Amino acid sequence: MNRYDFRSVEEKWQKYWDEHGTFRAKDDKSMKKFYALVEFPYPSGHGMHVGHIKAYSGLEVVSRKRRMEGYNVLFPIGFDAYGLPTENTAIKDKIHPRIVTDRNIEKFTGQLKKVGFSFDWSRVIDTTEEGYYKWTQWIFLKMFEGGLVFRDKTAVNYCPSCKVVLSNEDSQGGKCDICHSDIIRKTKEVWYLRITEYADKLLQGLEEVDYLPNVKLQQQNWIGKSTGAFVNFKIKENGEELRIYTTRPDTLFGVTFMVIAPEHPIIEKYRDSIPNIKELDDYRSECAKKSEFERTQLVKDKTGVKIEGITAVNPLNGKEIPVYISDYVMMGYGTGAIMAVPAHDSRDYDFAKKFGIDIIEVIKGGDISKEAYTGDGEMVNSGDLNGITNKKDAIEKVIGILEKLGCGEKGVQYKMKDWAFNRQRYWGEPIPIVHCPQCGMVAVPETELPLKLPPVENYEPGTDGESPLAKIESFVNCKCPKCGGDARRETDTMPQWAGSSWYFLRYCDPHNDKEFASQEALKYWMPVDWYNGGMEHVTRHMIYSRFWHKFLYDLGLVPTSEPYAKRTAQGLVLGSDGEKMSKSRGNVIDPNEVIEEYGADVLRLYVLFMGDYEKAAPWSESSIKGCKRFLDRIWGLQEILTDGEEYGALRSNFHKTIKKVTDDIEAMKFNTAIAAMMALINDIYALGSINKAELKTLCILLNPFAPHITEEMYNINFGGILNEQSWIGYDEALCRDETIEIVIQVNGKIRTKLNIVPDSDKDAVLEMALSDDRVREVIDGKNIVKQIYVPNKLVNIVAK
RNA sequence: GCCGAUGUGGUGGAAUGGCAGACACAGUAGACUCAAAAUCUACCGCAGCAAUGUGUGCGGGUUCAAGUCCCGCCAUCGGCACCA
Repeated sequence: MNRYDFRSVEEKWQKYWDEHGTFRAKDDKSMKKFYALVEFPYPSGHGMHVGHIKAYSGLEVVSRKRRMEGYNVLFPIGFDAYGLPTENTAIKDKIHPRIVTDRNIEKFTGQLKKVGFSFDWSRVIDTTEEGYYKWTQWIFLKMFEGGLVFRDKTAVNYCPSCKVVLSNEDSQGGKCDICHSDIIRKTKEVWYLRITEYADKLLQGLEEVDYLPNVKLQQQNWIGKSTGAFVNFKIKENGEELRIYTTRPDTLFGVTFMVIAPEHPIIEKYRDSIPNIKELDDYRSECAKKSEFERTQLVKDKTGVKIEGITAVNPLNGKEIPVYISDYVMMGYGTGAIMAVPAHDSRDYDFAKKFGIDIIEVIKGGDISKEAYTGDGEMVNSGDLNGITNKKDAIEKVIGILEKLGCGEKGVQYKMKDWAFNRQRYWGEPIPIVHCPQCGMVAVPETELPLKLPPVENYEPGTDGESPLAKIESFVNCKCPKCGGDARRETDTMPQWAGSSWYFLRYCDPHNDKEFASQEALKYWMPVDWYNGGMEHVTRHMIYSRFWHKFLYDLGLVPTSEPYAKRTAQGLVLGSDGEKMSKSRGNVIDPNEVIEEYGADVLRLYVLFMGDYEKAAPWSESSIKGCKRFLDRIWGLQEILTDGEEYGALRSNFHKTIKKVTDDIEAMKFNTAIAAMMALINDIYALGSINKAELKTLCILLNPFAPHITEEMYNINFGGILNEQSWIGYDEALCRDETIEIVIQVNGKIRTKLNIVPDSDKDAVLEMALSDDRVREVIDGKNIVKQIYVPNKLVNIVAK
């Protein structure tokens, strides 16, 4: 037998699959469907990363198995190609981003095909193609019509390096998601999508989907629902109402001061009646200068200024309380004002200590001379609430009182903010809106979509957060679609996440030029049955796309309320030093080089064998050799091949392995599935032969993991194409051996082992155990207190 | 600070409360070879010649039996972070 030449074999089958469209989803809508989705890559200039290989290999295995199980499988791939890195390359190398994108997509396509992934290449999508972004713009306009798009001038997250405004999701931790620079606050009028309107639906929807617990949790935390109450405090001097949000209305009697955010509008409104307005202004401008980093990292030291000439009145007891401004209260959450209860909130406590404000205990149980007490306890100093010991009861009662007084009510708040939906850059979908001096913001008519990106000389962003499109007069100047008068086009483009917010819908019907996808196709394919991707997308892409999908669902344009029925996530591939792969650390593994040296099958096998799929695992140059040896041994089986249509001596072994591999693939326990096949191979070699029936089974079992070598072996020994075969079944009854070894323990310690027939009678086994020399020796002179028999597992004799 | 996850040989990692270390890497010895690579065979947690003892981050507990369950710590990683 020749040595296995992976180069020619892999090339041969990749060509075959490509030419025959082997993995195209079928048109047959009578078949049961399976829609497997992996996160489409951003085609960067660096080419693919081993992380991509691991990310796609999981559902690749599942998809290949599903096809053999008779499903009509949709396993698509595409390119999320709008984005800053491409644009930056274009600027640096003075090439049009279109050319850069096409070049990168070509590179990625070549690499993906070299791995032998069973994607449906007839459905490739590219978010930057006119036929695609036409519908991205179309959905945006539907949102515009639906009142979910608005412009607002507020403090935004701005990346000074990328020169773009970022959403909250894109500036997590105060860092730019693209270049990791510190972001700054900047007041600017930008576009928003009203995702908060869907906050509750996004939260509710999590109850009906099968996501990894951690994925659900992160989304819940990100949405950040809290329940509490709004309370209106009268301002003594002018009768104005200062409205606050609190989750602890039960502590209302403990309020000793109030705090408003530096940006709170009440200051502007009454600045003339505030004697220390200069001091306030100084503090406010100081806060405005602070970066996000300073504002969040220097949390320990509370700063603030008391507002003179403004006194609030507690609606429950009429007590007069001072009002401060401080940057520990944010304008963007709740009402931008809080009631401060230092006895029962640690931040208020710190502030009160620093400014010498009273601390009044209203809940017993802590020592408020030392720290704030946030636990439960009996209410004191609280008028009608005194004596209540249950927080829930106290909250209910207070809200009742507030409602009766007409100065407060129940309330709900979300941490999630509206989605800042814009980039001041070239390489993105133009926002299809026209600003008309007469009509205001007007949608570009549907017939004019796609609103194409105009050719430009220079992609450099403007210095003051202006899009390069703003410099192109021919693009900017237009007629208002409504009144026909002179108008100006919007010049911001959409953020990176727009195109990926609905791509899973386009895959269902990628060449449709009448609709974003036909209802027929959507009804058949949606929802995505299984979506796998990275944890880093859980609070960005996942939330955004669920939002778009739910919006389309409300319009009756998609058949399911949730896009993804199931979501899993792969762990990172770390460098061999155990650190995250990065160019600066020099620990990056190039998948191309691995394929060159070992072949695609080895690479696929190794990324799945290296550890628990969901956990991070370090790359090991030497461990990968184990996978190489395994495949060489698989190939070598052909040398010890005998005839035979039935399983031989290893029958139960085969049944067990089929069961193990079948179950483990579903549970994404690919590492143990591979280990089981390795163990079986070891047994076969120990036995010295394999017959045809057994080899056929092995080819099928291993095919999803190592498709090239198995396709070749199948073709040589049996003829035909493996992909057209059925997944192999097993017989539960035959998974058992004829005799099994059980453990005999005395007082929990193993003393001997016995071979018994499965499901032997308890008494018979106990008798065997007790008559064993070794056992008798240990229990000699002791009383048997207890005898435990776990069928087919062990006997434990307790003797004293 | 809050939330979550993880902690097992020299290494990556296996173990529905029931033989800890499957499978693999590395290592040791041997076979083949002029030699090397490749391949094959055997060994391979620690202590001990052995019988045996001991061992899953640390300290308790439940149980006939704990890596697994409970309580309290420690460490590492991830997410959120002045969210009222």
